[in-house]
Amino acid sequence: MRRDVFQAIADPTRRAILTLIALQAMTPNALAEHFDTSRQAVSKHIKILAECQLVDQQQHGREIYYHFNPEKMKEVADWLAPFQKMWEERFDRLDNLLENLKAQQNVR
Amino acid sequence: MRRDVFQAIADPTRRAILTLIALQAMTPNALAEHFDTSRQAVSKHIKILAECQLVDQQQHGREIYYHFNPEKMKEVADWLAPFQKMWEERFDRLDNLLENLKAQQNVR
DNA sequence: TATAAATGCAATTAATCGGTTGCGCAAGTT
DNA sequence: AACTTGCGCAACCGATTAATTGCATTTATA
Repeated sequence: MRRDVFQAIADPTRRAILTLIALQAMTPNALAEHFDTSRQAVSKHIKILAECQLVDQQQHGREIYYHFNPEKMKEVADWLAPFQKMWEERFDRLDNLLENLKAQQNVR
Repeated sequence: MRRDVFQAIADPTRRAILTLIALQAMTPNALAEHFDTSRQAVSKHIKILAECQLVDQQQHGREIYYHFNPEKMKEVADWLAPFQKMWEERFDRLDNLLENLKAQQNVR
């Protein structure tokens, strides 16, 4: 099963799970309490997140704590970087435009 | 149809389309030449990208040029930011660890 | 040792996805 | 005027998705 970080974060529930466990490692049961779905549904999401290494697990007795693993998220950031440059440039251009408009305010 | 930027960039073809038109605005036909699929398939992807405002269109006669719109991509960057902070911290910690190890190299 | 709790796995299902094919329409071309 | 080109739209189809339900397994507790 080819799992891909982009596909993993496409689902809003999975994004919420990541946000939760980024703050604190949690068990599937504890996670499920934050959602309107069943524990099994949450576990399936966790499985997908684990498959693309966005989460790690750590067993404590019969409980399994899932941790967020930021490493793989870099892939998204790396893909995003060139685009980010584009909107920053666009922002700069808008900035310059506004500066110019201000300067010419009394001209026309 | 509820479209969401995260879902839009989940598909590899759509990510490739964005990369292409970020460099230069293109028509659906021109885009389709870069892929192994039909023009209609590409058009469907474009439609999805347009629905979440990742692309703008500009008609020239019977041709439609699709432009990349970086604005909406910020949503992804914004969501990513806190996580990015985490892996940077982790990197810093690793960095400190390495520093400490170096310093203690002769101790144990 | 019997029972309860925490979890994973498998089967099922409705919905969505990505793709193809066929069609219609508007804009150029002959 | 007839034809070609570029495009969007609708219908259809197989694959995938997200969710539920039921069951098995391991670990803790009474």
